[in-house]
Amino acid sequence: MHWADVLADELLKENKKHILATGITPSGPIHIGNMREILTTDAVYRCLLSKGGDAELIYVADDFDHLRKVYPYLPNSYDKYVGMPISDIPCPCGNHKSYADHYLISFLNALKEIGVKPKIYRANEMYKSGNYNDAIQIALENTNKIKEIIQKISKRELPKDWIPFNVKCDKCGRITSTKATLYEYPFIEYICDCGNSGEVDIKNGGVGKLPWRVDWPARWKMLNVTFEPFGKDLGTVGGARDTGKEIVEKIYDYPAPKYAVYEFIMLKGMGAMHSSKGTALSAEELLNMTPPEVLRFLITNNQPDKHLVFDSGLGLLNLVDEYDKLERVYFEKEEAIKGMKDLKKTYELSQPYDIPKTFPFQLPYRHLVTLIQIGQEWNEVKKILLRTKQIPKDLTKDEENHLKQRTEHASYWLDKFAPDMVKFEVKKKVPKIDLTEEQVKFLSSFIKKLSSIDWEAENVHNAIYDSSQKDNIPIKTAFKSIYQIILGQEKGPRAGYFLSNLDKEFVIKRLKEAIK
RNA sequence: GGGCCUGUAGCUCAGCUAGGUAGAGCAUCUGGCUUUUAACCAGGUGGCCAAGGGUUCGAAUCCCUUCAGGCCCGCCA
Repeated sequence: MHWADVLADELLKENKKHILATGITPSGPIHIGNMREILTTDAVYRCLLSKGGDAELIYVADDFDHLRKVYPYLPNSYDKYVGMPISDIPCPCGNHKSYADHYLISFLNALKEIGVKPKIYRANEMYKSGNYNDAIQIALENTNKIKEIIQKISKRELPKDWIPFNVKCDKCGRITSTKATLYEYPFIEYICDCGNSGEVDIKNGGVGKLPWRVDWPARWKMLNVTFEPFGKDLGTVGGARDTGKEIVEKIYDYPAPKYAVYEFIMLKGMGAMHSSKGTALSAEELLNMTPPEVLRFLITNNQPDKHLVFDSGLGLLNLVDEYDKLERVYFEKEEAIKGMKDLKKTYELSQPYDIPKTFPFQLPYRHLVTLIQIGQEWNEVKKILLRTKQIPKDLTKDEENHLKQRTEHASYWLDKFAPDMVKFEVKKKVPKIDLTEEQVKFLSSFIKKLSSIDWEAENVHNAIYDSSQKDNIPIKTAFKSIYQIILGQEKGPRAGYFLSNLDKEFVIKRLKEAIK
């Protein structure tokens, strides 16, 4: 059984409405690992629905969380915002409502592309509108119990005057620098490091925030959460999950949600980029270079507790190939290989939107990577494909959109991540090269040969061999000459296919110019 | 110190949530092909499933122990 079905069955033992939650703090570019959280939850959600369960998928953005420090990608001037809720901080680019929105919006757009449609909650709105008020009051009334729970389970010593609430200073706006001096419902008196002191009324929303270890369980109760996965960093003994379970059950009188712990996604082949420079692969980049169904496949094909290595180099092409193979097996165009597990479910869960009813037209992704370097954009690529009869004339709109989308991903990948060995550029003019006598001889026969053939890959391929043999020129030299003249480099894609994808007249004209 | 994951062919891994003949890709070898962006086609070689014990008619698969590696936690969230 597929892992998502196993989790769904577990939930279905309780016959009630299930709220499946994901929560990510938009304090920086949304990370590749966060993709796993949302796709893991979505997979369970879909399984629940397909089994007839009543379920809702929600996403809580904790945008009331405070800025921890000035991250490397922020200007130094952000120093003054450290400690303030990220929804109160101005947007780094100036085009969004707040710092939080800046990162949140791009993530929400990404969700659309991978076909995840959760109900969105924003913590800052929940606090400000007063949704949290009851939870805050209950927490404050149970300060000692909560303190004991946290100290016992996390083995951490809390300050004597600790209360489960961080007041936001009404002068400097920070929630990290205040200290409560007196609580008498509904008022909290506080002093702040900035020199300010004052009093807040917790019946007014947004005057402060529950600390994380209390905020999380309070949210479970408030939103009736029944399932929420989290990364292995939170799953540790004595961590927020452990204290949260105790707090939600003892203080908020609500059963702790079921969960799954997921492993992190590592990056491969990026060398300096992720470790030394401290720049991680953002969800946005991940999505720009990976077709959405392939990204979903990466997650659904692996158990959550399995650590994944994402290879943004040539490995990405293999991943796409693997997905395409799964698709062929799903539609019975190919035999399944032994050990292919839950292939039907995996394929279905990999679809961002509707599951295709018939086998979608496939074009090898590697070939697309070559074509997009000849055609630059989809319309050009499409012309080539039609001319060379590599796609049928009656391609459906969906199939065309799918191919188009894939060329866009391939294109982004080529720009940002592809190794040089797969890159080339059809030069606008004849590159400056000194051709040997041998090469000129070969090219002359080759041009003649080309003029008389039908412009098809195999014919072109044969023409290369015929011409090189005729004058007894090494085949390596023949290939090299062609690549030099068209691409300005010594190697290139399989020559016959490659040339046949270019315009015949263009090729002949270019070759003639080169030997002039 | 604690937790999670991993250990299967030379390499990367699937198979473990159905206990029932050990699987793929790459590499290698053979044959074919007028070698071209990790070429293609057909076939072959290759494994004491980390080690030891247990459960079972039967274990890569379930349980226990040991060894080895990776990651996370032991600031804050």
